[in-house]
Amino acid sequence: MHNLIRALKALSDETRLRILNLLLERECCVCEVMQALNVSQTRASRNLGILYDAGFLKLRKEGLWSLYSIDRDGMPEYFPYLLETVKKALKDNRLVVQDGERLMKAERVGPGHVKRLRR
Amino acid sequence: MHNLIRALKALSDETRLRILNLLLERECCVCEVMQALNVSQTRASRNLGILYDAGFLKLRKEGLWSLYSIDRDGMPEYFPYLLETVKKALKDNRLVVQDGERLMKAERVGPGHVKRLRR
DNA sequence: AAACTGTAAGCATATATGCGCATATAGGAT
DNA sequence: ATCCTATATGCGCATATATGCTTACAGTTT
Repeated sequence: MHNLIRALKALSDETRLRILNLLLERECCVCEVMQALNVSQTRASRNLGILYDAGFLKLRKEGLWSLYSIDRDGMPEYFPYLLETVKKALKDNRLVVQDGERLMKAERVGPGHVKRLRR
Repeated sequence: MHNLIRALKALSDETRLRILNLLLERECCVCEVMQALNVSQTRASRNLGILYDAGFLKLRKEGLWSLYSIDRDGMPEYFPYLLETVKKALKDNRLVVQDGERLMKAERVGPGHVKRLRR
């Protein structure tokens, strides 16, 4: 019961739903998520962590990068149903579509570089 | 998006998951819910209201009673998937099973009567 | 070694949530 | 009309949540 509640809570947030929709496309590092959603590094990292703790994601380290992706194998039996529902419900959502477009342009560089680009 | 989030938030609570499992069995009035879950009248009413606002329930008045039930027809297309997932995930949950047993013994009487029974 | 870079975590703060108490409301019974 | 009874709601409190700022940490590069 508590695991289910934690999972549902993790899904009950706009930022995290948007992140999840990115990861349903492909594995992402924190810096790609922050660029795609156009949010702060703290916010991207924190919410990825929450989805991870809830059991939706797995983490792979590659050099400096933390690469998050959907943990298809490790997640409880009923999680895929939740993901499928979220995916269907947000298929045509404006924000989610925009995020996808920005993800395509995102580079695998973090806050330092982003800051520099903005000057 | 916001409707989905409200629905997921509504499901992210133990009390409300327990209520939902009752209503998946049958229509209930507030006083039956409070007896089945053994919670206060305020708590039962409030949480029924939250599930109602989220779009899961419909309400039928009969005399003094407010009879809540799953709104199969009125709910968005993807809600049944959520309900099915919740149902499966909690099928064997201890609390949920107990609630079901207490529901069978519950009478359609409210806080006044319950107080009297406890003396 | 020192400087740099991507990520995580501590702290502070604003907002949201869950609940009990008390009260309001509205239908029913006398 | 008056008194019950079932439900809903305003208020206050304690706790939880989300986020930004800053700093810590762990690799990378030079």
